[in-house]
Amino acid sequence: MRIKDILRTERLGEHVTVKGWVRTRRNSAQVTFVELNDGSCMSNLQLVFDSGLLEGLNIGTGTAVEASGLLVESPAPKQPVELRGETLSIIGETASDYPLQKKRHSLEFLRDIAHLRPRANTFGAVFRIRNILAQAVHRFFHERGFLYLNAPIITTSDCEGAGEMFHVTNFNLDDPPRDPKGAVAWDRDFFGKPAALTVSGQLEAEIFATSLGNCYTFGPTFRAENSNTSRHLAEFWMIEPEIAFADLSDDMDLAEEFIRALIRATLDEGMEDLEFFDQRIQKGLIDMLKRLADASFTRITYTDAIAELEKAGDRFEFKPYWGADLQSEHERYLTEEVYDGPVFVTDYPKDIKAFYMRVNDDDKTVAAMDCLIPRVGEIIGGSQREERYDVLLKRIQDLGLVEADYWWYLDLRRYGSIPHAGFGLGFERMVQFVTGMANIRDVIPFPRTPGNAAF
RNA sequence: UCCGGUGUAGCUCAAUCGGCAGAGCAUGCGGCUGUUAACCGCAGGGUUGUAGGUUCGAGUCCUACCACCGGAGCCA
Repeated sequence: MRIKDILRTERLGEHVTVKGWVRTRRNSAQVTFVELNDGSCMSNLQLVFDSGLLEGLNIGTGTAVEASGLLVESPAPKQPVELRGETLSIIGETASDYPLQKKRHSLEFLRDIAHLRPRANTFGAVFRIRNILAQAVHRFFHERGFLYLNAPIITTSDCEGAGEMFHVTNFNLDDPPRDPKGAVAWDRDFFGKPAALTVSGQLEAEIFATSLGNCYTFGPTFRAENSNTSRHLAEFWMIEPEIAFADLSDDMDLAEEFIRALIRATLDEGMEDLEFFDQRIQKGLIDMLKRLADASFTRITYTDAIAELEKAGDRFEFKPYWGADLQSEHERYLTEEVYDGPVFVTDYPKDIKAFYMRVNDDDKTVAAMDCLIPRVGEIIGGSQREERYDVLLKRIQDLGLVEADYWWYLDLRRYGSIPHAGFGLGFERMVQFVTGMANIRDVIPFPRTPGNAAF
């Protein structure tokens, strides 16, 4: 049986067999205590043996064992039940240089041993919560009739424009084919043109939203930026819903409901792990999540946000003014101090936003929205898409983009164009938010960052 | 990429003004009547991130580089 099921059902008086890894061992001449963990939950199962029974067995921290015995009420207060052990056999011994101790390790050290860190309490909890969230994402959209779309990972469209891209080629880079002038002959590469890893599935999602209706993507995303922060990865997972016959307000309604659903799933299914995070990682975490599970999020226009920031202008390193993008310090002030919770900032100046965002009637702003949350910052970026052919074409031209590259994107506006909207939610940032983990590298199994792709 | 900080035993950290490199945990051995990061005793364990430099003498001061952390930019 798995330890989670044993503890949940409290089968006192039953004989059970468990398999797992030894977390710690304490022994006296008479009695030996072995704490066993099998990853099914945070709690260990305490095994109690007559010391004579374990004579000669090397069962240090990390050893894989199988044990059986009688489940009894524990006389000590720290655990409700324990296993009065009758047999114990070693499945896999552990060398004496096993790096994980029962003491607390630094997250930086554990990151260097990513093949072992899921065996540490913190990371077991992180990845169980991450799993709950991933399942909840699909459940949320499935219950609402959204179509799950697998957007391509390799792309040849250079109109994504969301950042530096990783190139994909099967050329021998020491000696690539060249044309008569000596330039690399990309037309002879695998896809007949330069290709790269996707930076967003949004444009493909728009194709499906304007044919099959509401849909979403949930897949890996790649950015080759030289970003070195606690909230950026070169490979991360993003959820991008795209909704048909919808405007920006519908988009925010969806985003808000989505985040609340994810928080509720975590509270419903991950409470034992949340208690660990609340106690060890971020005090007050559970209260905050409970508060947000039912709260509606603040919505404020960019213009009003600037006015709010100007009132506190002296405290900022960078003075806020209309037309400038919000600095991190501005975003943190809004979400952490003014509203103390998630905030949607909407209707940004069009000059600082992407070409595909719908131009508002004032012709100065676009129907964009960013959702800011405490500690993490921007967790969602979204917009209503420009569905008017003429307006979109003018935006492409004004920004100096190559019209021909966008032929199929423009086609969607020529054939039965509809208002539609969507957003991207950074999955790891969501995991950070509900666990309180400070560094994004600690909420993805194997982080990829500049200079690091180990394991 | 920019600014700031840190780098000492397997891990977490001390080391005063430039003057004998230490502790706890982990590991090994022994002890201990039910432990809870168990406890008690003993033992082994070091190219002080790397390469130079100053000095009678450098973990400590100087230069360069590397790694990590925090903040910024880019964004999700």
